[in-house]
Amino acid sequence: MTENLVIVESPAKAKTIEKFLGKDFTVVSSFGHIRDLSKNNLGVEVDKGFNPVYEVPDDKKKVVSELRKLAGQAGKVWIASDEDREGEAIAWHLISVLGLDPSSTRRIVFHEITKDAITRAVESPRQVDMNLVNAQQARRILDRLVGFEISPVLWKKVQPSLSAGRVQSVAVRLLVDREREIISFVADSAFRVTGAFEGTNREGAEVKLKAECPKKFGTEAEAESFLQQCSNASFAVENIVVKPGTRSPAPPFTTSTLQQEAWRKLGFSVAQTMSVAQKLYEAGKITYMRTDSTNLSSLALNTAREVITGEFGAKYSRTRQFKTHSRGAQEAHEAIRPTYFDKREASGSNNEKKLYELIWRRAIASQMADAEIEKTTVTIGMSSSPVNFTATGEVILFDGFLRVYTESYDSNAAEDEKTILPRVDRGMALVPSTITALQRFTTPPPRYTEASLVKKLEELGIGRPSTYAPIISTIQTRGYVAREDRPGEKRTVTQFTLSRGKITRSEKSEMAGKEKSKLFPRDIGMIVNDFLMANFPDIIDYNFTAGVEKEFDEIASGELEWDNMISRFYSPFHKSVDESLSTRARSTGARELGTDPESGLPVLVKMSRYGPVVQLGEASPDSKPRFANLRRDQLLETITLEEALALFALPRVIGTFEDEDMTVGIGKFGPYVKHAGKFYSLKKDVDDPYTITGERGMELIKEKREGDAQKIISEFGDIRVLNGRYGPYLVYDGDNYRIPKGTDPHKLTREECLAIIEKGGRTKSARKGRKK
DNA sequence: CAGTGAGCGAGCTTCCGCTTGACTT
Repeated sequence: MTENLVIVESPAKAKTIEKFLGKDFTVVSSFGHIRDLSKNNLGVEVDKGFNPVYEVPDDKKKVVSELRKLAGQAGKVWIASDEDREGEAIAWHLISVLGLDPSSTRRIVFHEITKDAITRAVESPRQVDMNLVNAQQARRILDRLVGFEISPVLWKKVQPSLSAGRVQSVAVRLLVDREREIISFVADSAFRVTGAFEGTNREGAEVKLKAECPKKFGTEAEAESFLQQCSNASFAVENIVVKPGTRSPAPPFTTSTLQQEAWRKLGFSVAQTMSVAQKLYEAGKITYMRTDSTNLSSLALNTAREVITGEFGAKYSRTRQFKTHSRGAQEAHEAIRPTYFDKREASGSNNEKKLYELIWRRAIASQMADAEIEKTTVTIGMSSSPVNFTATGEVILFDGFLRVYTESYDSNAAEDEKTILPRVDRGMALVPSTITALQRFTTPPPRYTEASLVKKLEELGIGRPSTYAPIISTIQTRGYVAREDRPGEKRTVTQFTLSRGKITRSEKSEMAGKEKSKLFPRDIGMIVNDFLMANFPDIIDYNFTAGVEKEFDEIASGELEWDNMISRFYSPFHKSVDESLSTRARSTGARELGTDPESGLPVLVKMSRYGPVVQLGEASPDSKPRFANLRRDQLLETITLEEALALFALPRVIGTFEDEDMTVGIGKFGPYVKHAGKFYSLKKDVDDPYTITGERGMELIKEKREGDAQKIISEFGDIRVLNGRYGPYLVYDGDNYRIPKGTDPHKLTREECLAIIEKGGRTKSARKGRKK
C-alpha cells in the first residue's frame, strides 16, 4: 500500500512526524521494545556463550503482527528509533522479528522534529550499528543475570518474593546507609548570637539592622559571658564591602530535574509528575518527558528568543546551549520544554496547567539574561572584644531570568534572608537594642525524598529517565522502604537575651526530627541490604554501574567483545551465588535484647513471616513464646529492651461496658477499642492506647453509635439510605448509588429507591469496594 | 477490618529499559 514505512518508538512522535513527511510516508510506532529475554526462566543460555533467548511478550504480539503486515506491504522500511543504545537494539530487533533485509532497511535518526531535520535524516540513512546493539545486549543480559540469580537466593535465605537488582539494590542501600548515619548521629549544640542594632547615619536618618556573630559559643557559660562583654561594649561600623555578582539560570528540565522541582514547588510525587507530563506530551504541549539531555533545538532557541524579546525586551534575552553533565547520559532527546513557547498556558486539568507553567518558566528562564546582584557585607566591631558582627544584604540590580524563575533547593539555605540593608557609614556608632544567644543543634544528614533519591541515583549514573519512577515504586512495593511522615520530638533550647543592660535566661521548646513524605528504610530493606553487602559487595557498590557502563561503551566502540565482558563478570559472580546458597544461614535480623526482669524470660526481636516482632521466651514442647508486633516507627536495629517489653502491654482490658470487656489494642488500621465483637478507632493525636481509661472507651463507643444512628436515614429491607461523607446515598447489594439532585432522601420510598438503582449510576467507590 | 508467629513442600515470586493503554481495582 504505502511506499515508505517509517517506524518510531512513540506513537505521539509518529503523529507529528507523519505531518512533515507527506503522502508517500506512513509513520507508525513500535511502542518501545518489541522483544525481550524470555520471562519464565533465566532467558540466557549460560553454557552456550550466554546466548540470549528472546521472545515477543504477549502484550506486544498485536503490535508486532500489525508492523509485520505493514512492512510486507511497504516498498521501503525506515527505522527511526532513538539514537541511543536501546534505540539501536530496538531497530535490530525490529529487523529480525519483522524478517526485514538488513542491507536494504534504512536506519535513520532525527535530531529534532522539524521538517528540515527530518528531510535531512531521510537523505542520509545508514545500517544498524551492531556494536551498539551488542552493548545493549550486554546491558540486558547482565541485568537479567544479576536480578534472576540473586533474587532466588533471597527467597531461600530471607523471604519469598523479594528482589535484587543492579539499580534497585543500590537505591535501597543509599537509604539504609543514610538511615544508619542518622541513627549514629549525635547532635551537638552551640549558641548563635544575633543582634538588633540602631544608629543614626550621616544623613541624620535613624537606621535599624540585624547582624549575626560569625563566632559560635559552645557552652552556656561562654555564651553568657560573651553577652556580658556585649553589655559593656560600644559598637561601630568597622567596614562595608560591596560586591557585585551575577546569577545564571539553571538549564531546562531533564526528567530528573523536573521530578525534583515538581516535588519542591508543586508537591508532586515522582510518579505523579510523570503521569501529568505524559498527558501534556500526548496533547502535543511539551517535548518528550523522559530525557537526560539539557539540549534545545535550534528552532526552540529561536522561538524562545522571540518570545522573550517580545514579552520582556531584548535586554532580557540571552541564547544559551547547556552541556549535559549527568553520568551515562545518552541524549536521544531534547530537554523538556514547551512545544510552542508562545503558548503561555496549557488547557487541561489543574495539575497539567501547573506543571506546564513550571516547564515553560524553566525553559524560558534558561534563555534569559543573567541577574545582576550586589551583595553588601557590613562588619560591626565592638570595643570589648575582637569578635565582630556581620550583616549581609542583597540588592538585585537587574532581575534578568529571576523575573520568570527561581530554582528551589532541598536544604534550608533558603532561610537566609535576602534583605536590603539600610544606608550606614563607616565609623558610625551603633547601639544594640537586644542581643540574643540562641542554642542551635546540629542536624543529622537529611532523609531522602523520592525526588532527592532520583537526583542521587542520577549523579551515580544509576537508572535511566524511563526507570526513575518505576524504581521508586518497586522498592516501596517490595516493602524495602516506605514514604512516611514523622511528628518529631520536642526538645528544649536555651536562650540568653541581653536587653537594656540585663541578661535573662529562658527556655523554649522546638520540634526536632519532624519529617514529611520522606523515604524510610524498613526492617526487611535493611536485612536484605545487609545480606547483599555480605554476599555481593561488588554488585551493590555505588560505582558498580559506572564500571560496567565503561565496558558497555567499549563494546559500543568495538574495543571489547560483549560475551567476553559477560563471561569475565559471570564466573566470580556465579560463584558468590553458589556460596551464599550453601554457606549462609537464614537472615532474620534477630537481636537478643536481654531478659524480661518480671518473668526472667529472654527477649528477642526478629523478622517473622508477617513482619518484625518481639518474642518473649523460647519455643519448646511445653511452652509457647509470646509475640508482639513492632510499631511502624520502630526498627529491629534500634529498639531497646524497655520499648520491646512495652509492646506487650497491649492488648489490654480497660473495663467493662454493658457486661462486655473493652479491650484496647493496635491493629492494622491503628489503635482501637474492641467491645462485643465490634471495633472502635481511637482518636488520632487525642487518645493513647497505653493510657486510655475505661470511661473514655465508653465515650468512644457511644460516639460511634450516635454517628451510625445518624448515618442511617431509612431502611427498606435490603435497600438502605445512608448519610455519607459526600452526602446521602443508597446501598443495595454491595453497590452504592447516587441520589439524584433535588430529591429529599428522608422522603424516599422503596419504589423510588428501586427506580434509582435500576437507572444505574453506581459511584466509583462502590465499584472499587465491590472487588474486596 | 483489627490475625498470625511450627514445619513440610507443592508452585509461585525476580531484573532493567523502551513505550502506552487495559483494566476497572
